[in-house]
Parts: sequence; structure tokens; C-alpha cells
Amino acid sequence: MPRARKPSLMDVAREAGVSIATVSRALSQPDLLRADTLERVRAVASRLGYRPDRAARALASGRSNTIGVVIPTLNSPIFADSLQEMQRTLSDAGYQLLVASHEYDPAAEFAAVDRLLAHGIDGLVLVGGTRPDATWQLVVSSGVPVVQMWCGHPDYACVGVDNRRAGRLVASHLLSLGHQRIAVITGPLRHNDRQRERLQGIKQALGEAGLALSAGCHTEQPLSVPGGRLGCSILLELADRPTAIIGTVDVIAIGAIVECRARGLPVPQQMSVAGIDNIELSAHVAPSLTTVDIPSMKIGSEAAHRVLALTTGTASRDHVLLPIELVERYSTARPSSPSGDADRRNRADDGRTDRSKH
Amino acid sequence: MPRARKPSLMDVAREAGVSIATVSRALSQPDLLRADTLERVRAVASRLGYRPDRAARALASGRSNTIGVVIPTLNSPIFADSLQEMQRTLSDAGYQLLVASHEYDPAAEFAAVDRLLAHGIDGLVLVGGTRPDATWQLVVSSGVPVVQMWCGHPDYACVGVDNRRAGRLVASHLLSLGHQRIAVITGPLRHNDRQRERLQGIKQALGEAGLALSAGCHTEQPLSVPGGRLGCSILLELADRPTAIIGTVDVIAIGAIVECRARGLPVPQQMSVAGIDNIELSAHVAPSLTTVDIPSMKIGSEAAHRVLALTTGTASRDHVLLPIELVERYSTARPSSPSGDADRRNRADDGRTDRSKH
DNA sequence: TTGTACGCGTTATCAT
DNA sequence: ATGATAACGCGTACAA
Repeated sequence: MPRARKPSLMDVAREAGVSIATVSRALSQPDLLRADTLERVRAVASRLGYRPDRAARALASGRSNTIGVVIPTLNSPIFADSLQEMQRTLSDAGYQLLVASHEYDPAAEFAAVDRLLAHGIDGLVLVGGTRPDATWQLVVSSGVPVVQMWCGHPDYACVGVDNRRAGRLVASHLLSLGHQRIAVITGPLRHNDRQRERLQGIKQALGEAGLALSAGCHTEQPLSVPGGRLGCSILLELADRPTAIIGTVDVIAIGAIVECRARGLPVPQQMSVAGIDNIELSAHVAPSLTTVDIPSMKIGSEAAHRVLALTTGTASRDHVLLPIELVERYSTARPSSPSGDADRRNRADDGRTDRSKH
Repeated sequence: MPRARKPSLMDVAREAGVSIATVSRALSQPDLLRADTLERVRAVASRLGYRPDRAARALASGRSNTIGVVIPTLNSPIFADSLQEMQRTLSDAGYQLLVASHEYDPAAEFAAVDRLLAHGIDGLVLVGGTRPDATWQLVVSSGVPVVQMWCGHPDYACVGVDNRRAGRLVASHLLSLGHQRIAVITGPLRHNDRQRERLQGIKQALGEAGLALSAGCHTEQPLSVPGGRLGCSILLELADRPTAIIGTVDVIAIGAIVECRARGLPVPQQMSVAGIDNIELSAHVAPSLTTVDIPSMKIGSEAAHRVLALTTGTASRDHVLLPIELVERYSTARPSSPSGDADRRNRADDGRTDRSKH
């Protein structure tokens, strides 16, 4: 006895002896109905297993209860964390999450935004603020509220962090330890304002200390552990070998640690390594990684709240900067310290995991 | 000069001097039109910046060009990998990906499936095959084609791997090295058939070798690095300390390695550790992790192809098992070998990264 | 080859 | 408090 078709408003209305308008109201504005009719309609609806059709609802109301998000890659710890929280926040609010990724290709991002908008999303979440004018125009002309994550263009709402300050924090930490020769491994700078800002922050801190980042002391590598290893091996070849390496993301910094260890170069005794992000793993590598905590989960949930606020009522386009802080662990130490007190540190985080957010 | 409203079929039709039906056909069935009218309509459409309304299209056609996927967690390397590939495959086919997660809570999964179905998805992708009857009924009665990933219920299509064999592969490897006391750290078994099957495979291999997994030699822990550390520390307290530990997922196995190192217990000299999954990181921890390669990205893309096939035309409900294989690295060795040839191995993967899939 | 007209399941605006 | 009915934008017989 297969039901030929899913029950519609009309079916419920007929069965309950009311009009379809009443049934519709029973779901969207229950207050307007008399208690007994409301009760009756609801009973029939659940008996028939009525489910409102989102497509029809979207067509009639102009709203789809759907939020689109476009991120560089899905398989990155930080984006995955924020996605997870976005998803949770949105579904709690009865919204669905439409996901697209572009792997740092602006054209792919454009296409993704285009598809998402065509789909009739009620709000859009993007990562970063640097993209071709064409993409921004697409967004603006659609009239769909947009929120940026991590960092963003000043004209549009943003939930993020001060990436420049993140860079300053790590650099200052190393400087205060006494390091003079500091090298940096970033991800590709093109199409990635987070990376650029972090690097700028590092340069700024070095500058204030009267130092400069010499040309050879910066290398761009893929945002991965192998990328970090490769970058590290390049820096280790330098005639004037640095005493500290900053990876502008933890994944890269971890790669640097791995490479140092593989070469028998003890971290932090012979080489300090620091990152930015504070992903879960960073507390567990050996030695545990000094880094800057970026609240990626909070970014996700806050961004979600922000879009929702923008869709209903007119929230502001302000930029919200979430707090960040240096997390000092055991991958950094004073340069070439001849004293023996450092070897205690050449181990995985021994009990100090409470300093982790996870 | 803000456009009051997005252009519709009617606008294009009027401007091009044809009927809306013609415009509609120009987009969905171009073959039915004369070349010149087709050309004209297309010109007008692009000039006006016409974008078909998916909601209206969905309502009229009954198809939404949308695929829903429900996974346990977004911030897990393996699921993120497969999601990434699903997303790519689907968007190449003009489909959108609707994502939901439930964090291993069956009720949350039910709710997610419910919302997704109400949204009018054309296909559904789930992870694993164990879930309450109510959830399956929801899916079945909706008539929406469904594909399972990783492993699944025999009644429905599935793209996955033989998780039992994965368990057998690691266990056999350790047995062949001469280990007799093998302990296992799994994730929570409840609501997770992947974990159960892998454990079963391990038990089976042990059984065939005349061994049994004693009660104390198995512990369930969270699917995380800290979970692995905790599980490891419990196993190390055992009176009859094991010589090898299997983590049924790499994340847990890595946690075990970290814990061993933190305690000064050399891996693999004093303790062999192996995992299952072959996530990117596993090739880069020290020592690099012996594991079983699970093609998570391929699972994602194949699952995507499968749902698409099921939506159009009637594909089969077969189970596809993708190939898996043992990846032997440096975290496993013969038990308590007194010979000194093992210390070479106590380092990160030194150049053998080519054995990685990443 | 192209046009007409109806239906898809809701929401929203009027009436009552 | 409830009912009738017009949009919403598109697909698709059916007609021409």
C-alpha cells in the first residue's frame, strides 16, 4: 500500500475540515488559531505524516532556510572545526548548510558562489576578503547578506581574528627569547590574505626590534605537513642558518618539527619552531608546539549567528575580532643555550595538555 | 539603478519576443529549438543576467539538484577527505552538497536525515549501516535513493571497504612479527559499525593464530589523539604488558605513540604501534605509523557517483568494496629485539614518504 | 518549431 | 478566527 504522493496542505485541510490557509497558519503562526482547531489540525497533520515542502515554501516566501558557505578546503583542521560549529548552530536554528570548496582557486570560488546564489540561499559565508571584483559584484547584486570569516574586506561583515597581531605574537615571543635569525614558512600568499597578514605581523615585530626578514629567510610552501618539511629543509640549507622558524599555520610548523627531527636536529635546543592556529594535534606532537590560539570553532558559531542576524532584521556590518593568545609550549627556547636545562623539554607535552583548548 | 527583482523567464521571453516555454526549453532542451531562436534567447538571457530560480525549478520538476550527506563529524581527517571529494564530484555534475553532522548521536542523525529529506534532496549519503529502524523507515518511505559509505547494511547500496579485513591485516602483520601480547584501543563501539568490524577482524586474526584478546587488552576511547594517549596509558599499566598496540583508527594510534614517547618508552623497540586509515599525518609522525590504507577520498568520489547514478536511471544496490592494503612503516618491529638494528628506526619517516598516498 | 495553459505546494493579502 | 485566492517561477503536456 504505497502512498502515491506525499501529503500536502490540501490533504490535511480536507481531512481536518478546514481550509489550507488554516493549516498553513497552524505551522507558521499558531497563535492566530483557536486552540481546538490548532489541536485538530496538528493531529491530522501528524497522522498523515505531513511534511512541508521546502521548495514550495521557498518559492512562495522567497526564503529557503538555507545558508551557503564557501571555504578553501574541507580537509583542513581549522576550517573543519569552524564548519562543524556553523553546522551545529545553523541546524539548531532550523537552517541547512550548503557547502562548497574551491581549493584556493578564485575562479572555482566564483563558480561556487554563483551556484550557491542561484540556489536561493538566505545568507552566505566566505573565508577572507580578497577576491576578484566580479565575485563581490555577484554577491552584492544578489542582495544576499554576507559574512566573512577569519579576516575580511572592511565593507562587509566579518567574524575573525587579528591575523597581523597573531604574527606579531609569535615573532615577539621568539625575539624575547633572544632569537635574532628568525625564518618564516608561509603558505602560498597569493589569494590568501590570512597568510599575508600573518607574515606582515611577523615583519612588523621584527622591524620594531630593528631586524628585517631577509629574502632567503622566507619561503612559500603548500599548507601541509610535507610543505612544512620541504620549507624547513630549504631554510636549513641557508649559509646563515636561522635559530628559529615560524610556520604561519600549525600544520606547516609541525612539518618543520618533523623535518628537524628527521635530520637529528633537536627542537628546541638547536632550533625553535612556532606556529599559528593551535590545532588539536599541536599539543601532542613532540615537542609540543608553541603557537597562537585561534578560536576556529568560535569563529564558526559566531559567523553562523551573524548571518542569521543579517537575514532577519538588519544587523551591522561591523568586524568582530575574537581574542587570540600565545600558547607557550615546548618547541621554543632560548637560542643555542649551552645550559642543560632544556633536555627535559624534548618530549611530548608531559601533562601540560590542560593548556590546550581541546 | 537597482533592479527591483531578479529577471525571470517572463522577462527574457518578452525581451526576446518568444514565449516563456521557449526560453525554458532553451535551457533544458536546447535541441528542440531552431538554432537562431536559441541563439537569440541565450543572448537576451545573458544580457539580462538571467539565473533560473532553483526553488521554482524544484517545485515544478520535483528535483532539487541537491544531494544530502550525513556524517558523524566534520572535523575528522577521513570524513573531511571524502567530503572534499564528494563536493568536487557533485559540483562537477551541477549538484549542490547539503551537509549535516551528528557526532555519533543516533537521535541527531535521525533529525538530520529528517531535515535533509524535508528539504527535497535528490539523494542521500550516509556513513555506516547501523541506525535505528525509524531512521531507515524515514529514508525508505521518502523514496530518495541512498548510498552508504565505509560500510553498510546489505539492503542498501554501499561504497566502502572491508573493515574486518582491515583489522585482520594489522593484526596479522603484528603476529607475523612475532608478537603474542597484542592490545587494542578502539573508538566507542556503540553506534559505530566500522569500529566493531575492525575489532572483529583483529579478534579473528588472533583467533586463527590460537590467541585470544583478553578482556583487559581492549579499551574503548574517544576518537582523538588524547583518547589514544589515555587508552595507551591504561594498557601500559597492565600486569602482563602488551608488546604491541593496535589503534583501530590512526588518530588513536598516533595518540598511543605520543603517550609511549612521553613515558620514555621507545617505539617500536619496546612497543609496536599500528593503526588503520592512513591519514596524511601518519607518514610524518615519529616514528612513522604502520597502518592500513583506506582510500577515503576515493570513497567520497565513488559514493557521489553512485548517488547520482541512482537518481537518474536505476543503478544497483550492490556493495562496492574498494581495495585496502597494509602500509608498513617504522612504528612496528619484532618484539623486544635485543639486536641494535632497530634504533635507526626511531625517527620520522626518513625519505620513505613515497609510500604515502598524499 | 513554438505557444498556451495548467499544476507544483506554499505564503500572503484580502475578505468575511 | 477562518476562508478564498492570487502570486511565486518554472516544467510540460497539449495544441497549433
